[in-house]
Amino acid sequence: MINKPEFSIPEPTLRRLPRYYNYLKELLKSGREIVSCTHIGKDLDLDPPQIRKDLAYTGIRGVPKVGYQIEVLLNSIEEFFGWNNMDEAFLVGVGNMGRALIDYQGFRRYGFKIVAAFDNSPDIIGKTFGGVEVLPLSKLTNLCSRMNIKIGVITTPDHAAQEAADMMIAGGIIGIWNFAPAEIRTPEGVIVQNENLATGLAVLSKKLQILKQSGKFRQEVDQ
Amino acid sequence: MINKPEFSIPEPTLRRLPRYYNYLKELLKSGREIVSCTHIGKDLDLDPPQIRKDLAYTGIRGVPKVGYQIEVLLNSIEEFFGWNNMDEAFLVGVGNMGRALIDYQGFRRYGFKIVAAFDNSPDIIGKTFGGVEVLPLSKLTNLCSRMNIKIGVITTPDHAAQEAADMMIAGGIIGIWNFAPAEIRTPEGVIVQNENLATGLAVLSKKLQILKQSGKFRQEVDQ
DNA sequence: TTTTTATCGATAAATTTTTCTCGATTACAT
DNA sequence: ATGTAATCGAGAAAAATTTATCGATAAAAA
Ligand SMILES: NC(=O)c1ccc[n+]([C@@H]2O[C@H](COP(=O)([O-])OP(=O)(O)OC[C@H]3O[C@@H](n4cnc5c(N)ncnc54)[C@H](O)[C@@H]3O)[C@@H](O)[C@H]2O)c1
Ligand SMILES: NC(=O)c1ccc[n+]([C@@H]2O[C@H](COP(=O)([O-])OP(=O)(O)OC[C@H]3O[C@@H](n4cnc5c(N)ncnc54)[C@H](O)[C@@H]3O)[C@@H](O)[C@H]2O)c1
Repeated sequence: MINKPEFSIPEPTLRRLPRYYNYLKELLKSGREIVSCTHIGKDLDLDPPQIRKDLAYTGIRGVPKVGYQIEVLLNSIEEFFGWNNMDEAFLVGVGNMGRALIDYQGFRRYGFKIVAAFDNSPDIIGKTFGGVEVLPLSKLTNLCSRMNIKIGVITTPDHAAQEAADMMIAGGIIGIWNFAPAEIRTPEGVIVQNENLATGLAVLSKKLQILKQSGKFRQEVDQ
Repeated sequence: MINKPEFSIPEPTLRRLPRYYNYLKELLKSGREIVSCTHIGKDLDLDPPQIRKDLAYTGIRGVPKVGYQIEVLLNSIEEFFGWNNMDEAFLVGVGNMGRALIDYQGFRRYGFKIVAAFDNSPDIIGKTFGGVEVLPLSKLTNLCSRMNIKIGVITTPDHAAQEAADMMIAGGIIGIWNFAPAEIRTPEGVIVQNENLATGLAVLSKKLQILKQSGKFRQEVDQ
C-alpha cells in the first residue's frame, strides 16, 4: 500500500463497531440493561476477547463478572464515531440507488443526513424526494462551498463518477462515499470510500460455490 | 471465531478480485490488451506483489517483463467465481432498496439475476419492476423449492428480516444476501452475507474525523 | 465469611495478511 | 549476440489481526 494513513484503530474493528451498535440497540429495546462479551459473542458469533478489545477502542471499561451497561456502551460508540453532531452531505445521481439513500432515514442514527441532491437529467431536476429537492449539477460546486459541505455521495452511472467527484472536490468535499463501481482519482487529502455491492455478492457466491463442492460448512459472515 | 469454514482463499483477496475485474474491464475497453501488476498497482493504489498473489489465486500466470493479457485475466476471474453460469435469486421486500436491486442490470456480469420478488404489502403485490412481478409472501417457500433457488436477498425492514430468512431457508435457500441491519439466526449450512451500508459510512466518517483532527493524510480506501 | 464462578483487562501466542527479497525470464536496446 | 531493465513467481520477513492465557475482581452461592 503506497498511501497509508497513520491509523491507530484497526479497520476490522471500525467495521465491527456499527454491528455491535445495532445489536446493542435492539438488545436495549428488548429490555436488557447489562451485557457481557460472552453474551454478545454468542449472538454475533465472534470471540469474546475480540469484542472486548474492539469495545475498549471506544474507551469503555467493563466490570468483571458483570459486563457492560448497554446504555453506556452505546454512548461510548456514538461518542467514538462522533454521531452526535450531524454530518450534512450532498448526493449526485438521483436514480434508483440515489433515491433509496435520500429517502432512507436510518443513517440519521449515524449522524448522517443528505441535504441536497444533484442530477443532470431535466426529467428529475426540480422534483423532491424525501424532502430533498433535486438541483441541477451546475449548482453543485458553488453551493457546496457556500454550505461548507464535506461529504459527498456518488450514485451516478459509472462513467460519470469521476466527473461528479471532481465537482465535489472543487466545492471542498473531502470525503466521498462512492456507490459506482468505478475507480475515482482524487488529490491527496480526499478520502474515497468505495461501496461496491458486487464485492459482497462475489464473496457470497464464492462461499456458496465452495459449500456446494466440499460438503456443508457453517453460516455467518460479515460484510 | 467459532464457526470458521475451511477457506483457503483469503477473504481480503476475495474482496479485491471484483475490483480488479471492473478495472480490467474498463482497461480493455480503453484499447489496452496487456497489463502488468505495476501498472494496476499505480491505478488502484495497491502493492504489485499483492496483486500478483491475488491474481494467482484464480490460477492465472503472467509473463515476466510483459505482464498479463487482460482478456485472459478477465476469463480467469470469471471462471474462478463461476460467473459464467447464472445464479437465480429471490428477493423479499420490494421497497426502495429492493426495487433498486431488481432494476439493476449490473449484477448480470457476476452471474446474478433476481427472478422473483416478494412483499407483504397489497399495494405492491402484482406490480412489475424490471420485468419481475411482485408476488405475495405466501408463495415464497413453495416456489423457492420448486424452482430450486439457492440465493435470497433480504430488503425488508429490519424487524422482518428474520421472518424472511426463515421462509427462504424453508424453501431451500442456502445463501442470504442481507441488506437489513439486523442479526439473522440461521441453521448450519446457510451462509449469510450482511451488506450493512452503515459500516462503510462509519469507516468514512471516522477517517474524516481523524483527518480533520490530525492534519491531512492520504486518500484511497476500499469498501 | 469463604468458596466458587463468571468476566474483565492485559499480555502473549498463533494466525493471517501484507510486504519484501531474490533468482529467473523475457523484451528491447545496443 | 549481449547487456540492461522490467516483471514474474516463490518463498521469507514483517506487520496486522485474531485467539488464547492468566491473574484480578466482583457477584452469587455455600
Ligand atoms: N441500483 C443498484 O442496485 C446498484 C447496485 C450496485 C451498484 N449500483 C451503482 O450505483 C450507481 C447508480 O445506479 P442506479 O441503479 O441508481 O442508476 P440509475 O440509472 O437509476 O440512476 C443514475 C442517475 O444518475 C443520473 N446521471 C447520469 N449522468 C449523470 C451525470 N453526469 N451527472 C449527474 N447525474 C447523472 C441519471 O440522470 C440518473 O438519475 C451506478 O454506478 C451503479 O453501477 C447500483
Ligand atoms: N434505502 C436505503 O438506502 C437503505 C440503506 C441501508 C439499509 N437499508 C435497509 O434495507 C432495508 C429496506 O430498506 P428500504 O429503504 O427499501 O425500505 P422500504 O420501507 O422502502 O421497503 C421495505 C419493503 O418491505 C416490505 N415489507 C415490510 N414488511 C415485510 C414483511 N414482513 N415481509 C415482506 N416484505 C415486507 C414493505 O412492504 C416494503 O415494500 C431496510 O432493512 C433498511 O434498513 C436501506
